[in-house]
Amino acid sequence: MPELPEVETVRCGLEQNLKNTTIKKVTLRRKNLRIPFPEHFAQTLEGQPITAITRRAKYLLFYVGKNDVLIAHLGMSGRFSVENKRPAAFLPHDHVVIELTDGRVLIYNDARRFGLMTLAQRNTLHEHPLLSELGPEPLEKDFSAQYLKKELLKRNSPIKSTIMDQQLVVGVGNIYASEALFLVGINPQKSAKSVADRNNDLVKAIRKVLGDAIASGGSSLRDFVQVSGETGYFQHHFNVYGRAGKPCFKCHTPIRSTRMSGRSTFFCPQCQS
DNA sequence: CTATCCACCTGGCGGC
DNA sequence: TGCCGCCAGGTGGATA
Repeated sequence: MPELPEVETVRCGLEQNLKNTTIKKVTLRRKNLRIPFPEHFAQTLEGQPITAITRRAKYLLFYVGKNDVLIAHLGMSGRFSVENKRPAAFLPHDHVVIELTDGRVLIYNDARRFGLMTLAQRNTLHEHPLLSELGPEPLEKDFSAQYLKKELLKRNSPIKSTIMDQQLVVGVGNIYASEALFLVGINPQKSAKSVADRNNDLVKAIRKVLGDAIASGGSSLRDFVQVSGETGYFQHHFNVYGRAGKPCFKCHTPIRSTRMSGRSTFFCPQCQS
């Protein structure tokens, strides 16, 4: 489900709903997601206030009390919802139930269980193995044209997989990779080093596609919903993703789809060379 | 080291 | 209607 814009949209909804609430009771309805829950997961969180909810890459970070951080990842199918009271019955795949002292309930549902939740300490958060190897945030200054050029020159892999590499830059997934490359007019199969001189345009395109998607509340394919239950709108702005055989909006050439390292990839054979 | 493949899961959809 | 194969927004470990 979620690339950076969807995770940011969820973060925003969680922040509005949960900031300065206190956790009363945590129920794990199974023992693991993609990885096991830490042993004292519930016990650590219970009784503590949620003071902030931030995001690093596609990870949500719930700051809890003075020292603890709940790290959550939505994987492909994870969703958070906030209910006004404990539901009479749970849905299939409601794996984590977090009851708040004000009576509301935060539920994490994840059919495929590619998501995860774990705990970290605030003062060593960025040293946590899940976070320590991540590249720069695409919307921040350290993702610069100069940085990108230097990294692209080191790599022989196709540019599409390169911009999806979370060590190079975080947050770009399969949809926005295709969309960003359409904006710059680069064929996804070209090697990273061969397009290193397009660094400036690439930075701009990645920022634009992610920024515009955040402004639209993310993209809703299949099952992405915001915490409020609303869907995002950015799927209506896709230029290439999911449009195989349909005319390019710029030149009317049919959009082509292919598979690159197991992922569906879309591009305009005319506009992207 | 780098680059590619595949497994991890479930559900939804189209085709027969 | 029912079954089957294929597909899905991510990640990391295995393999060459």
